[in-house]
Amino acid sequence: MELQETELAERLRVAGLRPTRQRLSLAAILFGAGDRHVSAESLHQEALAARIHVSLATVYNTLNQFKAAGLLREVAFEGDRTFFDTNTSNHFHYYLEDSGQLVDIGSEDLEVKGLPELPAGTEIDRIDIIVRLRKSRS
Amino acid sequence: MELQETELAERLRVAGLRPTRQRLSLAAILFGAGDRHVSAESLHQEALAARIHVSLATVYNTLNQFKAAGLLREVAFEGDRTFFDTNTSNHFHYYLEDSGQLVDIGSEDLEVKGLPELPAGTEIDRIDIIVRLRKSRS
DNA sequence: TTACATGCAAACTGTTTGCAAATAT
DNA sequence: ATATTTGCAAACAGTTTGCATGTAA
Repeated sequence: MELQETELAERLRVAGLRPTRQRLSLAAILFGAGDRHVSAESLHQEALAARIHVSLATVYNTLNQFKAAGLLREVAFEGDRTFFDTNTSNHFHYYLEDSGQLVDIGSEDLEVKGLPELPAGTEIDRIDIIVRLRKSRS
Repeated sequence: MELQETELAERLRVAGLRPTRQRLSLAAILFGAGDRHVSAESLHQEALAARIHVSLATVYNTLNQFKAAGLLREVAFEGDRTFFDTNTSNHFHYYLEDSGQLVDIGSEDLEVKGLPELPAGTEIDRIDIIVRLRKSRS
């Protein structure tokens, strides 16, 4: 599923974002190969490694713009850095405590049972689930 | 369920923490009245309002020590501030998007169904669930 | 040619830390 | 008396922002 540059550019335009060189490059990294979980720092590193010149500030701005445009999702997570997920559909995560990695749970039919009645006048926006895994003690 | 100062002091001692004036005061606020969700800042404000002199740094240190001692639990949450929960048992949260409030889900029998096999060599440390609620559009 | 995007450095926010003074044991 | 805790200010990490320069339309 290689993405054409024109296709990426179109996606950005639809989102109201000019397809600039840096936005296209970041979009290519993010959307070019399956679901990704990135922090601003990790994406910046990845861009540098690919010899793409982008400033960290632009990475931050871009991630926030992509998020606002619905191209990315921020992952609820305690910790110092913010993670963004290219999978914007409703799904859940493993958090590997040893490595600090965030991984999609590969199951469509995960569900929450036994939710009591919601407070009056409210509805569910979405449900975030993080299953925290540690090395099993043997 | 008023807590005696001696009882609080005992709890701290058991946790290996000297029952100092500021730790006792903060413990009284935290454990004196049901389950609480606080940030360092909010707890500091509350202490000041009660004319208790504690520095913000001490509030941070105290919250981390209480957490390390198992008296508090940190809540996984995307956002700038860290929240601590006086309810250390396994339970889940509503997040009220309008008010920014975090509320315990009042159900013991909430459960997650359909979790696939875990990655090899890992086990569940715990599961965090945040049900994000918004005002229902009428 | 005009509005928008970028890069840099400076600002900001939440949190942690070093150290001298204060306190608990 | 001794080890621990506190408060303050300085340090820190992640993130945002102001502004001059560069770029897309």
